[in-house]
Amino acid sequence: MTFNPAALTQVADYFKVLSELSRLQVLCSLKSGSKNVTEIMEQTGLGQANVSKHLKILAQSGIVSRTPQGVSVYYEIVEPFIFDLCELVGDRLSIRLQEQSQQLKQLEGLRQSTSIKAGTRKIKGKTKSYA
Amino acid sequence: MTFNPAALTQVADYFKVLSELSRLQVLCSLKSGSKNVTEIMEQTGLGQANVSKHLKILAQSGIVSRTPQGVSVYYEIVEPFIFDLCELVGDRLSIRLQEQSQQLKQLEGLRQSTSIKAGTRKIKGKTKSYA
DNA sequence: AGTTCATATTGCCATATAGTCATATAGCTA
DNA sequence: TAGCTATATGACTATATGGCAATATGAACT
Repeated sequence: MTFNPAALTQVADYFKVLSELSRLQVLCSLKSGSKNVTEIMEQTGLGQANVSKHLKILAQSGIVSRTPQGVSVYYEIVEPFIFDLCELVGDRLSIRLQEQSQQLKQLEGLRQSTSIKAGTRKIKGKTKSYA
Repeated sequence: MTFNPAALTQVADYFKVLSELSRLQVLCSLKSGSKNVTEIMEQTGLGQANVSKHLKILAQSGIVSRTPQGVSVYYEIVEPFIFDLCELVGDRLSIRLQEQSQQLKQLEGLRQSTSIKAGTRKIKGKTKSYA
């Protein structure tokens, strides 16, 4: 795993499957349970051919299963693991936002304190006072 | 997170950054610590322009930091979280392989037992013996 | 200033792929 | 069989992007 190009390629490919908004939408619509193509289309607003293609990719990558049933075809999540991944990433992203706003607050605070002290600033390691 | 298109888009974009072999290679080469572009080139075998581009993407996505130092520029992982993601996916993939070989064995076993016992087989729920 | 080295950027080409339309396939039903 | 519906597939366009070569930028040194 540490550097094996073959393994890395597989990991990259797995991420690639999850790196498209439409496919994530399809997966989310399947989160509540097995659905056929028409239902997925309705829930996601994607075109029919488009949904079929994405489902094919998802099935080939082993994330969903395909079971024809009469004239329609039902798809189902077989690797709920992907939702864990999505959640982890989502959490990380929201943590980022939180940290950013935190830093903004700190900057704001700094700006105030310096403007209050107004007149001392570090230059080249020495504290130089001016005006 | 459940269906918010904006959040989903961000998640997809995050996965997209990780969905390229070259970028994963760059990240892996940074796993052992801060490196400059030349060092990354040497370790990954990627071209210079290529490495620069990938590093730009990684920096913009907030995964690595960029610190010029003299004439060279050092990059460093700021989100080790990505390695957790990669490991999770890698583990999942190897579990798959394991399950597949397991199933192959079972099929193999079935084939053998049927040919060895040669004469009993379940048909429509009943055990029927023949010859 | 001019040279050299490390990195960034630009232009170009080849490839991949999302989306759409049209068509094919396949299972129902009359 | 014919017709209908659901899904899959093929053709096509537009777009994105990885890689490469050439060039630009920028820092250090003489």
